[in-house]
Amino acid sequence: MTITLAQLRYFCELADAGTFGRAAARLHMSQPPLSRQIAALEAELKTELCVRGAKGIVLTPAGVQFLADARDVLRQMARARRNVAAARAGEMGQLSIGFTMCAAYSVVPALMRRYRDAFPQVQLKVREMMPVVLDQALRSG
Amino acid sequence: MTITLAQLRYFCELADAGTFGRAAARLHMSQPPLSRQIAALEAELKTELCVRGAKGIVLTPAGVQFLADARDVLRQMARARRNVAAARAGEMGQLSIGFTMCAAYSVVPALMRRYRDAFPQVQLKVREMMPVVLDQALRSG
DNA sequence: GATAGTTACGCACGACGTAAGTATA
DNA sequence: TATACTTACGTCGTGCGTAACTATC
Repeated sequence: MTITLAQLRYFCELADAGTFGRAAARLHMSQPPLSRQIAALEAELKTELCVRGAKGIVLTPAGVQFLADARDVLRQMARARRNVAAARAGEMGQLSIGFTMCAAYSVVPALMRRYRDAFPQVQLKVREMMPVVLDQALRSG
Repeated sequence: MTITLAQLRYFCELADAGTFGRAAARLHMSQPPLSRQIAALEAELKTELCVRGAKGIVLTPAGVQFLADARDVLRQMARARRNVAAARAGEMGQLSIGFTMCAAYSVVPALMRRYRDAFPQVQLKVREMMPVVLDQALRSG
């Protein structure tokens, strides 16, 4: 009914390996499930992706096209995971914030409370400065 | 254990809807499975993607980042499906091929056989021509 | 007859829905 | 107390593996 990321991985591995048997071995599974998943993928796409022969498989033009796209999807997925890991790292550690007197009693406390609620791992360092000094401090970290 | 495309769809819909209840309704499912799948996604990423409150959810920075990436993945997946449909269309219909005498008995028959084996839906039209005429015929279709 | 792929069958994990529980404004 | 989300539990679908079958060189 719907394509899965596993099916994309299976297809890419199959294209690399050249035969169902080798691909299944690389994927640490047996041939029958792999065969079924590729068949399901082709059924979902209503398109043959490879031609089965006695000496292995050959990709159809549609298969070649889909191989490139499937790799893109998997690459993008990997990128998403890396980005999340990076974002998680960014939410930890120390966040230094400077502000000026005119904002001290109006917006700062509310912002701090909301931020601490959302990201308790972050250590907030808050300091009041003169505008010119603040600008310089921000540039230097 | 592994992220699924369904989880990406769920998360995108949740970010759009703002609450689990509305997102579940849009996805034609009940809240509990949606809640579990989002929890599973966060567990897999080892990162909180949104903060649950009494009035709905708010994305964390990591959640905002992942939302953009998840949408990219789903877009790329849709593109892959369209490309396959286009490739399938390209494999049907008629393929006209011209060739010159010197190739007639060597490579052409083998190529034809292999092509017909792979793509039986394509109707092959093969014709022998003089080089100059062939060039002109190719340009005109 | 050996190699490659598919179909048959049984099991187990995972997803969903209903119902009950928990928390916050 | 009302709204929003989570946990509990039972059912059903789907994926996997082993074994048997089919086809091609």
